[in-house]
Amino acid sequence: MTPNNEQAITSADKTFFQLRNDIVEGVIPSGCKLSETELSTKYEVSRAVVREAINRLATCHLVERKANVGARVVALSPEGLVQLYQVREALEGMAARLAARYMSDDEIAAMQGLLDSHFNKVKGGESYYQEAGDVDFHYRIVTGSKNSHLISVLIDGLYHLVRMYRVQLGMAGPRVTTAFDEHRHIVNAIANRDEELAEILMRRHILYSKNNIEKKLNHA
Amino acid sequence: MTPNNEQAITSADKTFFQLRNDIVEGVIPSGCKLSETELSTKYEVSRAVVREAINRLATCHLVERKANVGARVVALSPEGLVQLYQVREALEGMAARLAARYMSDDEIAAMQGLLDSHFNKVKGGESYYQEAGDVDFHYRIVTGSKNSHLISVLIDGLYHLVRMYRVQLGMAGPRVTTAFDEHRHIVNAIANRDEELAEILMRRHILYSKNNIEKKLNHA
DNA sequence: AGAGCCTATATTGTCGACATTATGAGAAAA
DNA sequence: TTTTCTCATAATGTCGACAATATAGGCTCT
Repeated sequence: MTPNNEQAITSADKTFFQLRNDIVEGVIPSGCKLSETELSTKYEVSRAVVREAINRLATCHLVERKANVGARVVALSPEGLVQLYQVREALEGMAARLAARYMSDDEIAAMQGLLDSHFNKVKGGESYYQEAGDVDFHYRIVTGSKNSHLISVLIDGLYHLVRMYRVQLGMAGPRVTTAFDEHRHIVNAIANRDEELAEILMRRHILYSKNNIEKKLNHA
Repeated sequence: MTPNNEQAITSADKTFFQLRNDIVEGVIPSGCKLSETELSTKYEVSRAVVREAINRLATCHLVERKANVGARVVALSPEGLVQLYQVREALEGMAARLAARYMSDDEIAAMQGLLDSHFNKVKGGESYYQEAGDVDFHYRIVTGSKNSHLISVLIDGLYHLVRMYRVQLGMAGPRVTTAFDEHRHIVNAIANRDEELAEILMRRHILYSKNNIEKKLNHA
C-alpha cells in the first residue's frame, strides 16, 4: 500500500481517491470510458463532485479527457512506460542529488535503519514486503529533496501511474536482492553527501528498473 | 508571448486562460485571494466554471487551495525560484537528451534556422525579441523530446511559473548574447546526436539562468 | 481588562435542472 | 447497396440554489 498521508476531507476528495485506486488496481480497466452520470449514481454523489474528481485524475494523467466527449482511462503501452521512466530518471535523479544536500542526519539514519529492517525481512523470506519497501524507499528520497514541485509531480502524479503499470502487468517481480543493493549504495552516497554519485546511482537504478519491467511487458 | 497552441473551446477554458494570464502578468497580485463569487461576477460566468478554472490553476501551482477556505495566488520567494529551477534543470536536461535522440533532421534544421534569425535580430539591436526567442528555443527542445509527460509538466505547468517570476521581477534581462551562445552549443550537440553533451549543456544553461535571475531577486 | 465562547455572516462544497454538443440510427436520394 | 442528411438521444457543459464550513465580531464570565 502506498503511504497515505493525504486524507480526504471533502466529498470530492473521497471520490477522487476511490476512483484513482480503482483505476490503478484495474477495477476500472484501461481504456474504459468514465461516464459522469453513471459514476455519480454508483458512488452516490453529485455529478459535480465526480466531475471534479475526473478533472483531478486527468492532471495525474490517469485519464484523458476530451471536451464535450468525456474521459477515458489511459491506455497502457510500451511507449508510455518508456516515457514514464524517462521522466522518473530525470526527476528522481535530481531528488537523490537534493536529498544528499538537504536531508538531515536523522532522516538519513532513519532511512538506513529502514533498509536494514527490509533487508532482514527479505532475507527471512517475507518477499511480499518487497514492493512496499521499494515504494517507501523512493518516497523518502523524494520527500528528502525538500522540493515541493518534485514531490508533487512524483508522489501525486507519476507514482500512481507507475503502480498502475506494475499492478496491471502483474509485477510481483524478482529483482529484490539486486534492488536492495542498489538502494544501499544510493543511501551510502547520500550519507556521504556525495550529490553527484547519488544522482548517478539513482538514475542507473531507475534505468535497470525500467529494463526489468520492459522485458516483462514485451513477453506478455 | 508564449506559443499559444492551446485553444479555448469551453467556457471554463477561456476563464482558465484569462485567469492564468492575469496571474502571470501580475494583474492579480501574488498572494491575492481568489473569491469564486467575485470572479464569477467579474468574468460573467457561473461559479462552477470559475471553480474548475481555479482547480486547474492549482494543478499548475499558480494558486494554492485549502478546502473550505479558498484559493490564493502563490507567493514568490527565493526558495520557490530555486526549487523551480532545480526541476527545470532535471527535466529540460532530460528533454535535451531525448531531443538529441528523437528529433528529426528537419526539426533540427528548422531550429538551427531559428537560431540564425534570432542571432541576426539581436545583432541588429532588436533586443526585445530576446525573451520570445528564448521561450521558442526551449519550447522546441521540449516538444522535440516526444515525451508527453515532459511536455505537459514543463509547458502546461512550470513555464508559466517561470514567466511569472520573470515578469514580476522585471526581467528584461541581459544575458542575451551569452544565452545565444549556449543555445547554439546545445543545438550543435543535438545535431551531432550527442545525448550526453546535450543534457549537460542544457543543465548548465539553466543553472546559469537561475544564477542570473537569483542575483536580481536578491538585489530587489 | 482579558480570555473564551458563541453567534452572524460570508465563503466554499454540493446538488439537481437546464443548455449545448457529439453520436448513432434511420430514412431518403443516388 | 451505398452515401448523406436528418433527427432523436444521451452525454457533457453551465447555471442558480441550498447545505456545510470557516472566520470575525461581539458578548459573557472571571
